[in-house]
Amino acid sequence: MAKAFFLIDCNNFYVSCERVFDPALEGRPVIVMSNNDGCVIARSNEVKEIGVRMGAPVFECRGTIKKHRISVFSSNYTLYADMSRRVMDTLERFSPEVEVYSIDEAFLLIDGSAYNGLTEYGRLIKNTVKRWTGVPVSVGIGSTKTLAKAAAQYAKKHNEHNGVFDISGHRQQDEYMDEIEVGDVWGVGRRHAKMLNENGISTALQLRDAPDEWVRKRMSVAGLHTVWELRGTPCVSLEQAPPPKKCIISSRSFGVPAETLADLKEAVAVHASRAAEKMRSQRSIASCISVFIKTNKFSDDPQYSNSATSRLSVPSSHTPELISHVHNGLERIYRAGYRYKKAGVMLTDIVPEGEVQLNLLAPCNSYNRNRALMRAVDGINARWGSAALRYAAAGVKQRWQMRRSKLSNRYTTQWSELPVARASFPAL
DNA sequence: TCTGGGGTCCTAGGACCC
DNA sequence: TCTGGGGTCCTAGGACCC
Repeated sequence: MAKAFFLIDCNNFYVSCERVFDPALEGRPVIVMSNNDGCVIARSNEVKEIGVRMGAPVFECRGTIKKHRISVFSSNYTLYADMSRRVMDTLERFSPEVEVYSIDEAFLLIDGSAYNGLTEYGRLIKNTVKRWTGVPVSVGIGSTKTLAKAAAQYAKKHNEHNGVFDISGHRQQDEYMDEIEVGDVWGVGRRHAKMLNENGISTALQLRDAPDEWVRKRMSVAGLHTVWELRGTPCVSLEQAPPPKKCIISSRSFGVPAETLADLKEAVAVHASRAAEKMRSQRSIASCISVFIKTNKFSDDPQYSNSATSRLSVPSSHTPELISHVHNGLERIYRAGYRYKKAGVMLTDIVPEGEVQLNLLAPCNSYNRNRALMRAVDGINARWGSAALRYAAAGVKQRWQMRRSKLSNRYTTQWSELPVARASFPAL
């Protein structure tokens, strides 16, 4: 056997992170909410069994939460990001070829001939991650990424495999694939699943055997690649270094609706500085920046949403400059009398820092000074926390801040919030 | 009262040019 | 009554992912 793809998928990742630092949550129903405590975005197995939907609005689940005494947490991304890093660091030990696919998933490419049994190796990975980080994972193994994903999916649903499953290593591969719903296949979303079902294709096996022409017509080339991958022909390769982002967005819903221009100006200044910071961290600059505002589409209030785009004469990643652009844009689109729910900033036309076309008329030393300033700000914030140095335009009170009423501690990244170990020793 | 945030790619259709 | 053909580029919208 040549190379095999492993998909390592953290089980109910955010819930598992909370459980690591509060073991009393083990075996109990737990939910983690989205930003602003709005939706359910992570559920323990117990909660899945109760039937709480992924993405369900939390206020609709109040009854169920109370009835089943479900523990509820606000998203603690500082904690999850750090736990993710620990998991990924652990995985690096098992293969030189690792792709961090998302905060809770990674693909590994493993040389099959080097190991006795791939499934054995998968178990070793699973056990090590659990022991070193406390996070439980599932491992799917297959000859393509899509098959590895399907295998992990299968492992999660069928306990007898103990969370590790090699789908390509089985002679009865067809039978397994016939048990996987087509909507659970990586690359098949809700719309396509519905369309496929209406055309008599309901399992991964049936999709694999569908005619190329038909798939191409109904699901475009992306769908065709999925089908080929199901047949064992790799179309999606491992990407070890993520390509730089082509577009960077920062946006948030408000904890309470914002109505004044002053409040919105604060919010978009925060977004501009967050987006610019992300962009500088990948050493890029943008020549286009947009700002958008919108009202709450779920409410009966009058609706309004709009955006304004500014094209920069010279690409930039200088926060004060970007803030002034979004403030200009905001003033153009702001209408009084609406209750705004969300605002954000989007950077596009992003190019690597080194490829700037300097404007002949712009003084070069101001460019260098600006860069040095931003580097200093980023350095301080990296060291002392993102709130250490802020822009006055971002305001101080920030009345529109998001709700996070059930936040756990930043156990691993903040000295004052470290977990406390208690032990009692017998008297000597 | 309360409904997340951040990305990518593909395609169709319009604008524009010769 | 008659209204080319072909190419490129851009954008909006739709689909997908986590």
